[in-house]
Amino acid sequence: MSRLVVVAGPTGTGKSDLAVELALRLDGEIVNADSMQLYRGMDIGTAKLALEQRRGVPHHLLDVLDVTERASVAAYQREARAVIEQLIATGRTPVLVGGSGLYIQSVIDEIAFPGTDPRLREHYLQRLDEEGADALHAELSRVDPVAAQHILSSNGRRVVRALEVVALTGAPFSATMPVPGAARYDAVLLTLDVESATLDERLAGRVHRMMDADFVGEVEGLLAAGLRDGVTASRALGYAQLIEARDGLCSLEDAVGRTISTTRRFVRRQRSWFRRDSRRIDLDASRPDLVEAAMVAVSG
RNA sequence: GGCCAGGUAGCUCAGUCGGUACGAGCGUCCGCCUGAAAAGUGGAAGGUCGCCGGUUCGAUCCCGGCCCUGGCCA
Repeated sequence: MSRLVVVAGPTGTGKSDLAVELALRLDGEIVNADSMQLYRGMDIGTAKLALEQRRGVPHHLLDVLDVTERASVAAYQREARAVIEQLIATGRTPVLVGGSGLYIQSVIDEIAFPGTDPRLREHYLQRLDEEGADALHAELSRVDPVAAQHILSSNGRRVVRALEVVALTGAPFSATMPVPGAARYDAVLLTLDVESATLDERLAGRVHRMMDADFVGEVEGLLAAGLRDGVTASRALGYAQLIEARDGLCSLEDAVGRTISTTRRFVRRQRSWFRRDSRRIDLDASRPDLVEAAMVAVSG
């Protein structure tokens, strides 16, 4: 019976390469857990592995969305679990790899996402715009005091979702994440990381290399394909900044600089997300025997 | 060499009509996170206010000198 192998950690630590290597050794296949690599055409900016780098290992949930489509954890959870269960059923080892913490958690933990209703959502989003987050939060306090207590009044997005869920289901919204318990699929959670200063430096270099690889051209092409209408995709790191530069809101140089600093910020957030998960097995990505260490952890 | 502007938090800059710096943005650090999660959000730490001396009960703010930076003139 094969178990799920998860390769997580901040961006730029070499998760994708390690995952391919593990898949080769474990007779496995890759399941993407990166919210932005879901998008077709977002290759350079998301540092997606090129075909030859995948070394013949099948990759699932990669290039499955159009940039105009909206990504969602709930849909991801459904699809990822379906693929994983299918792989396990056929005796293959699923290797879940990516830096989107919530996506990974949605797969290995018991999180049930209540439904959504576009019209309700639109209604509250509009009110958020007109009345402000505080007003909506006050309303949430009346309908669901517990949720209101957990959600800060300044966090408009979460207030809107809570109100949507309450209106839709008539039940209170759980405003806290479930505590990680036993992982589904007997998952092993490997968390890669690299010493901060080194990773920061490496990421800056990576952004410059993306520019050399015609990242601007990629964005141009995606804009023609409707990137601007993509609520999720247009907010991706690097893409958002290059769009601003293109719109003349800042210089290209400025956009690159801000992409680098925002990426750094993102890495910090990723760390704080994975840090609290006590099931994780930390691996220093710079150790020479990384693959062997990972294999030991997986079979342990 | 002369004139002008400026030297305040790691960075860019506010501010104090002399009374223990209301500082801000960015950065840093630590958190939160249930259908946009590469998104969204909260908090904390950080300053001998260029240096030396003077005036004053008291100076980052006034006076003198010096150093540094930028600009203009020669």
